[in-house]
Parts: sequence; structure tokens; C-alpha cells
Amino acid sequence: MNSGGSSGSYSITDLSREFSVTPRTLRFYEEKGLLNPKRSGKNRIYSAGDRTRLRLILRGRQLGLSLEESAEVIGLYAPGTPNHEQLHRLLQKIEEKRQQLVSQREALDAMLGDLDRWQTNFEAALKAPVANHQWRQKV
Amino acid sequence: MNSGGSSGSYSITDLSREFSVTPRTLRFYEEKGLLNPKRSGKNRIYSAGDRTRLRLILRGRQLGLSLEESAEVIGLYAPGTPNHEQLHRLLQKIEEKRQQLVSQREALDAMLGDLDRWQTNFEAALKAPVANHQWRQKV
DNA sequence: AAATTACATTACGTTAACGTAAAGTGAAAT
DNA sequence: ATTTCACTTTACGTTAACGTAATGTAATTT
Repeated sequence: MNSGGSSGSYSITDLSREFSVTPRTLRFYEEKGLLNPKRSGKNRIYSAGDRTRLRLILRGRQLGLSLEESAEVIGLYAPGTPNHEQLHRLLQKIEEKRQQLVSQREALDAMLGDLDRWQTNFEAALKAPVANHQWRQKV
Repeated sequence: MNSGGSSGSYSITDLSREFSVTPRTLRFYEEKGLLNPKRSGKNRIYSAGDRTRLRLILRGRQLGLSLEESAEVIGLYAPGTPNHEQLHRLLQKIEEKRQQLVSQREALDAMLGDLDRWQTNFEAALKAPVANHQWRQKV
């Protein structure tokens, strides 16, 4: 049974389905201290806040953050009043990741460049007489 | 001793230095079939082609490709005559990675959005009355 | 009552990409 | 002669992020 529709309370399968992760994943995140759902007996009850935190974790994951890094970021949403040090670290982390994306795009471009050049040669080779066996010693 | 400057022949440390990886990494790539340097006795001798392949591997790595994926890509440069099937797979892989980059950028944007909203609240909170006593502090 | 459902805990397994000894070889420098 | 390099091989260790049993229990459903 689904926990109350808009009441802001979710079971482990509720959340796992909504975010397409396994229950194991949620338990793992909890084990690592990234989530702290309340309990109803032994069962986990996730609040709206827990859900938000999960969203952030998964967003970080998509970004390529490690769980530890995500934990840092999440730490910012948790304590009553975040401080400048924490803020600075987050901004820094974000900047890091941005650089990483830039770097990846460069790699992608370089690779596409390689591919283009290679493809050009390839097509040229296809147009050339088939008889020639000694082609492409060099890459 | 460095192997002949422009002769197109490199020792394992030559390449490891040039590309900032450890010798272990090069041996590992060889173990995985991504490199096949010749030998001078037991010592590895890398050719210009080996060097190029290494560059491709590292480029793939930077892009987020697994070694296995890189092996596929490199396979395209290796056999005498690449076929359409291989070419198709490469293009597909590239497209995959492009999508991944797009997805990551979306995650980054979303995260920055979160941050902005959060920061706004944060600053608003800072501007809010500290207690019962406060002057209109100008910013 | 029996079976199914939804959850729990414990704990070992898995993969990738190397790191890190440990121990040995051959050539070169001191 | 001995130390130092540069290199080798073998092989176990490491980390991250879960997967995958195995086993148990409380609450429904049949």
C-alpha cells in the first residue's frame, strides 16, 4: 500500500520506484549516512525531506559525484545555518565538476576530430582501387 | 635513457612520463589487450602506433569510456579493413557519450538552480531581523 | 490455516582500474 | 666489485556502489 498520497510520507518501495533505484540502494545510502528515515517498528518511513535529499543524491550521481561528495553537498541542506566555509566548499565542488565537463567535452571533440579524419581516409580508401594492399601503416 | 628522440620508439617510462600515467598502467593496458608493444629481450618497446593507441585510450578515459569500450574503439584502428558494423558501433558509442554529457550538464544546471534558490533563501535569512533589536542596515 | 506481500538484517560477492609490495635480471655508473 | 637504474613478473590489496543470496518477521489476502 502506498503511503498517504500527498501526506509526504513514503515507504522504501515508494521512493525506489519513483526514482528508479532498488531498495538496496536506499538502505545503502542510509548505511552511509546520507539518509535517515524514521521508523515505524522496523520499517523505514521517508519524509518529504528525505525524498528531497534523495533527489539531490541522485542528481549528484548523475553529475558524477561520489557519495561522499554528495554527502558534503547534502550537509549544506541539513544543519540549521550553513556557514561560509561549507558554502565555499560547495561552490568549489561545483566549479570542479564544471571543469570536468569542459574537459570531457574537449575529449569528445578531439575524438570526433580523430574520427572525422579517420573516416575521411577510410572513405578515400574505399574509393581507391581495391587492389592495393599496403594501405594504412600509419594512424 | 630515452629512446631515440624522433625515431618513434619509446620505453615504458618514456610513455608513462609523457602521458602522466604509471608504468603499471601501461602494463595493465597491455594485459587487457589494448597495447602490444614489441620486446627487446624482456623490455617493452613502444612504437609510434602504440603511442597513438595510448593517446586514444586516455582520451577515451577522459571521456568516461571504460577500457573495454576503448578497446572497441581502438579495434577500429587496428584490423586491416574496418567494416560497417564496427563503424556503426563506434558512432553509436560516441552518440551515447554525447547524450551522457548532455545529461550531466542538465544535472549540473539543475544543481546550480537548486543552489541559487537556496542561496537566495540563505541571504534572505541573513538580512532578516537578528532579534528584536535592529536598525535598517544598508547593503 | 496457509500463502503472499512487504519489509527487515546479515553478510559475502562483484567489477574496474589500477596500487603496491616482493623478488629478480641485466646493463651502466661509481 | 658493488651499487644504482630501469625494467621485469607474480600476485595480493583497494575502493566504490551496490548486487545477491539467505533467513526472518509482521501484516494481509485467500
